[in-house]
Amino acid sequence: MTAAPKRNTWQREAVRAALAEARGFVSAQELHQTLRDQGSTIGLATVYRALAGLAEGGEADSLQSPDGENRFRSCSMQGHHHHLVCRICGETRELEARVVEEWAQRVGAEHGFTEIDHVVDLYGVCERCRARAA
Amino acid sequence: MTAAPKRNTWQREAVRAALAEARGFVSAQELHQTLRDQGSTIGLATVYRALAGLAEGGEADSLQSPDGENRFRSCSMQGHHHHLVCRICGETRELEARVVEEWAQRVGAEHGFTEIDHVVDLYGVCERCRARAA
DNA sequence: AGATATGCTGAGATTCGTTCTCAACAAGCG
DNA sequence: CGCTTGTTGAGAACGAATCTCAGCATATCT
Repeated sequence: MTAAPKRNTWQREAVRAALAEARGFVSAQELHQTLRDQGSTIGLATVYRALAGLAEGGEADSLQSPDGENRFRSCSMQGHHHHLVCRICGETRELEARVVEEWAQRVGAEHGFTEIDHVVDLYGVCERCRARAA
Repeated sequence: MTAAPKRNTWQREAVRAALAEARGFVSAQELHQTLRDQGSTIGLATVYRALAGLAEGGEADSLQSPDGENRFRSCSMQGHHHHLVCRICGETRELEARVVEEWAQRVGAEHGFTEIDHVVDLYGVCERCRARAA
């Protein structure tokens, strides 16, 4: 078997834990800073590696913030899904979107495109933040 | 009115023209290189500024490539729309997506979110590239 | 438990895209 | 034509992400 030989290190666990605690999406740098603030001596490179690994393994979702940062979120829902993110507090909901999947496939096919992939994310202001800002 | 006093410079026009000629999405750097190759002495910073201006004015659409680059495209369709991009050659189609708009609003509302904005982009392989790669 | 091989770690350097600085310049206006 | 002021462009500065590589820790073997 070509099973990738992965080791369990406390660093990886720390990243996983910190990610799980975060409410919404966090950047690698924020996560690194958080961990350092908690007294960890973890390195930035390691946080990047751990996040990349988690993302690849489906344990985390990644998306890019408008200013070019990669942001990550601990991701419970299995398989393909989308997000609804509060642009103020970062609160995140995971969404299923059958309608959108179908639409993507159909529109792609109509234009002769294959291997359709898609990026679908919603941004808004959650109830709590709206109340607070009002 | 607080109309921003904008001037018309040949540089801005050059960027607009180069952008219009490009088939799909191009990065600021690519555009800058293209212009330099054509003999222009335009500066990189100016290309960035011009693109930001065009994007803000709705004359260009911007999106981020997976590797963190901002890419731009001359945008003819007025108002809100989405894109179907060939991930090989960059060919781009502009899309309307009433279904998706409605879905976004509905789902957002269901979760108590307001001021829903959304990012929806499709990536695939266009007919030509599929033929070439086959 | 102890020895060992190899994947993992982390500080810092590096790469690369983007933005900033600032002096020189030119568009638009009277 | 001359002035005012936004614009330009070269290079510096910045920031995110990746790479390097020697030291270390984990899983495994004995």
